[in-house]
Amino acid sequence: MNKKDLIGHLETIAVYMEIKGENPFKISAYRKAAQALEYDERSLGEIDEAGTLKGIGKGTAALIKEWRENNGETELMNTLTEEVPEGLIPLLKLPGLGGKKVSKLYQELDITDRDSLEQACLTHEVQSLEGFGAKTEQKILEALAEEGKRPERLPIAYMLEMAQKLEASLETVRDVRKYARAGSLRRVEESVKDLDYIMSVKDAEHVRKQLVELPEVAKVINDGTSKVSIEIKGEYNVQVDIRLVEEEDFASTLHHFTGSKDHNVQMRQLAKERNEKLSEYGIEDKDGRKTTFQDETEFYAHFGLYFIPPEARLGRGETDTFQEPYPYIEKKHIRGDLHMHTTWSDGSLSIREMVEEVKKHGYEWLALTDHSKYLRIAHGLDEDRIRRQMEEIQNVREKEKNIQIFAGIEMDIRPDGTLDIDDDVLKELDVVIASIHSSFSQSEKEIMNRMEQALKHPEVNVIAHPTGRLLGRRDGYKVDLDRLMKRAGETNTALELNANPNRLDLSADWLRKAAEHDVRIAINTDAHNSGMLDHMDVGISIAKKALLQPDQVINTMSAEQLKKWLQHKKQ
DNA sequence: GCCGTTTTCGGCCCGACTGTTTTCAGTCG
Repeated sequence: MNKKDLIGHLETIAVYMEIKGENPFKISAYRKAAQALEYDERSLGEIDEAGTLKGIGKGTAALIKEWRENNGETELMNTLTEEVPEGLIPLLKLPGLGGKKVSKLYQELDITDRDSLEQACLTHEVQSLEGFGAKTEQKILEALAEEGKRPERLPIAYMLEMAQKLEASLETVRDVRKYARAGSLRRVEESVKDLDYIMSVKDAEHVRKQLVELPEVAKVINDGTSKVSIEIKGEYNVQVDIRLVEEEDFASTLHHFTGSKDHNVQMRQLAKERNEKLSEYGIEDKDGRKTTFQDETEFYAHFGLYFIPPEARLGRGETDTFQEPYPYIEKKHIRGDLHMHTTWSDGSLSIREMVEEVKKHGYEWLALTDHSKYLRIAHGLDEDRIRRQMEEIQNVREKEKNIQIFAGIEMDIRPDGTLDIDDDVLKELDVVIASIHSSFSQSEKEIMNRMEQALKHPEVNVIAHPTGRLLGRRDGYKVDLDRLMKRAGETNTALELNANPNRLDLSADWLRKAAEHDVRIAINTDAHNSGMLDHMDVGISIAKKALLQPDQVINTMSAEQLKKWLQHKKQ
């Protein structure tokens, strides 16, 4: 019985109520209550009175009390499940079907699940219903056939790749003034449903024609005057929504379609308080006079706010935070990259080549951190090869006066909790990153024992990819992150934000917590080739989402400061 | 169902698109 179960309970109530045709505001009240619980950092045990949370009133507070006392059951939910067949719930996910339509299908045609829906479509009973038609029926059949073929949302790593490919094509479209990413891609969410773009055009008609004829288009979904939706080909096909706007509306539209939805709701409330109406086209005062903006900075300034980075537009209080200038971390603060691999283990560039690539990023320093010997598959380094690598690093150092090179290792924490490299060698290295690459299925106790051995070791500076997750593929090992953060704070060990978009480990939510524990964060690309060094941008985005400040991130230190910090634990 | 320094009642974000209609409801983001 945890908070997640309760949140699920409230959300399920909302879903059932949609089919029952309840007042939409009542339905959204249950969703808001679920959200209030989700955004509260405390566990359920720590929340005494749920009714004190904004968005939870008397009614829901009583329901939560009942839920707690009744082992996760409530009278309301029991009634709802009696009244609404369970098989209707998944039908809400089919595109084009909402509560009203599903309810009608149930009441008029006795449809209770996907099979009876399919039957009714095949016998054309559906198209005879009021408000339905032949097209609706056909679309339902198509949706049923497509169902389950692709996950609803895809991992950001996949979507970034799709976006980059598409953008190469968008560059060739004529009569476009400029375009920008919007939506969850621009907010750099961990998973993304579809790709959104805002495009300022000289000739909308001409641009539309070119867009629907791009070579990667699999299907045109809709083709309106201000919005073109296409599906592009890939391992999974992806929907792309492109809004075509006039130059003067670009900033407002970009803001609107960057979202998040919750952020927009908060912004519209601010507008309303000022007797203005906010929409994608900008701001209208009560006399219908429209204000437009050069850019989003101007847009926010209109509301007395400082620019809120897209990643942090979550509807979680940022419209309060940014009433004052907030010193969030940015690319310009980053002075080095602390985690990368060369041909000495499983990287694809030599030391010299890697250093050349890193220099292109304008950093002051870098750390080379190949794998250690336990990771045989990656040709990890033993003590002897570490010493030889240090010699080569020294040779490169002597020729490289413009960038400081730290010698490091990404050392395995073995399954029994012992560390993979002898202490006397660790002492000679500048940077030691410790990480888990094996026995992922161990119990939390065993995993935490391994973490503990690394944390308390005086030579270990950073714990890499603390949860071991791979987005969309693997959950990671059972780590008690609260405990890990507490101990990282006590031992002055940094935790990694692995910037690889397949990992994003730690997540933004845990980074916020780490900051509360006063834990230092290392934004690491874990680069195995030159292109992966660019993942620093993704890492910075996640750090922005967590509203990390420069002094919480060790990449912002100068080489001298970092040297000092690396020594600090040993004293 | 929630909320309130104009309010304890009457609002609750806003607009586009589709498919159904023949002026609009439902869905979606």
